[in-house]
Amino acid sequence: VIDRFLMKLRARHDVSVEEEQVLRACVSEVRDVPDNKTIIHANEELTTCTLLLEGMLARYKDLRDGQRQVTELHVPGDFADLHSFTLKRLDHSIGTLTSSKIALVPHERLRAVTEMYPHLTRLLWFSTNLDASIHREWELSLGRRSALSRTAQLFCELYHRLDIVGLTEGQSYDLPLTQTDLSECLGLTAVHVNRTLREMREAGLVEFRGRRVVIADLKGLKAVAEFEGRYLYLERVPL
Amino acid sequence: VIDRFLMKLRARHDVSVEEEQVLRACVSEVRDVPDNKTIIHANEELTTCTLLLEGMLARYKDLRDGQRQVTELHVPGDFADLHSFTLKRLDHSIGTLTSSKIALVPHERLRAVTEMYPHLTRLLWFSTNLDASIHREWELSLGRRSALSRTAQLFCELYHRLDIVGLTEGQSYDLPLTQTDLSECLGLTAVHVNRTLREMREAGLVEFRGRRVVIADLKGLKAVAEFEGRYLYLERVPL
DNA sequence: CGTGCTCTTGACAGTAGTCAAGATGAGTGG
DNA sequence: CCACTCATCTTGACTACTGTCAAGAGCACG
Repeated sequence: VIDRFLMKLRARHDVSVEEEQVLRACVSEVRDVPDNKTIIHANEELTTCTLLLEGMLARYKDLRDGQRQVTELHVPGDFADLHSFTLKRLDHSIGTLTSSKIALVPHERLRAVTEMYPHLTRLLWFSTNLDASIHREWELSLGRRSALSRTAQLFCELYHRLDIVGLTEGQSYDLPLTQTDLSECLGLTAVHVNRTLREMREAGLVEFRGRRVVIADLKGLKAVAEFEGRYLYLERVPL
Repeated sequence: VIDRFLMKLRARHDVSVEEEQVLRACVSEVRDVPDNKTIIHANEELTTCTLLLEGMLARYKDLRDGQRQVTELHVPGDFADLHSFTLKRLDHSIGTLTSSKIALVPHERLRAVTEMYPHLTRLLWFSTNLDASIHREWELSLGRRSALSRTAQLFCELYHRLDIVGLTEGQSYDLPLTQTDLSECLGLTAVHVNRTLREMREAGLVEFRGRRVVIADLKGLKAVAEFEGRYLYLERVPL
């Protein structure tokens, strides 16, 4: 069931057959979750981690007036809250953007991994550090990039992240988000996202319609975003 | 030499005497670094981690036009680039904001820790996950908070982070940053930071002059920031 | 007592937000 | 099969927060 996760792992690291079996044995349960549902509430005590098998999840934080900031999107193969293993409760919530399929991994099994499999532990540690790298890129976007550049950056990031788990077709991919969802990722209003998408379409860069992203000019898109993919650590990292 | 780091560790976790000795033995060298110097360049291969003993460091990313976004500030006791142990090279640079004293910890010694001390490994893993939590709070600030609220948030965060390593006096602390440095943390221009600081001063919330923060109304400051300190994980977390 | 850096302020500009109304489109029930 | 509904998308007009540019003040340091 966790093939996409293993696919991502193998793309970056050397994973032994034994380690793969250990990881498979970590899953205690597979579950379907509907659309638009909060599956992890901020500050609740957690005893399992969540591996996304199908669908899309968002980590988000809310302000009192209802404003929401998504801090990271999760695609199939992602451990959405592996960091809960050490943090025990999260500073943010996690919700589904579409109906999704998730695998649950009890903390106690991860603890056993850390006791017995140091190399595998380092791989998991790497994975949470990669999430942090994505957070930093988003900080750069939110703090310094224009609406146009920021939106382009997100489309580029998702293109690569979906690509390594085999979820792109040519230069297009399904992205089951509304413009409001996008605005919560980008720190913009939905109205402005709409205007920005129009601008990108008219510039011949990318089209986003019917929950699908079609990149017309990847090179141009990356240039607008000043996209520099190294923060995704797509090359091999020996651990 | 790493007392502030141990102080932070003990505040959150149970650390055995043996573990503390192991950590002390991880330090290979202590070094002084001048003001305003990049000590880690983005994308360079790293073989050591950097523990900040005295001074202040910033993690930052630059855009081509010279705009800079600081993604996290580091105070004494912080492992500034523990994540380089698994990432091997960083997606960002790290520089000194003041002259600083740092301790170097070779990756190979950390690797040995992961092979032999699983509990200690989890503590270090926790520490990188805490950095990620700070990144997320900054994403919220950069994406959704106003200039005023964002600035208040930063002063609150630093107040607590400096407090647990004993670097506050009452409700004030040294903050050796220029307004330009602040603007690079806050995703604002230096001019606007100046106006925002004036507004906070006139509102009787906080004063920042001569590289020192004096909080006049902590409760009010937290209210403006909607500061909710749980993301700093200041309570105990058993691992 | 210059020389720079930082801070401060004012006038003006521009990107993104707000408000509002209409269009589009998928799903539902009569 | 055709309204009907509700969410989403789109656009226009106006607002406002933050950025830009520029000039002068304050201050540490040599």
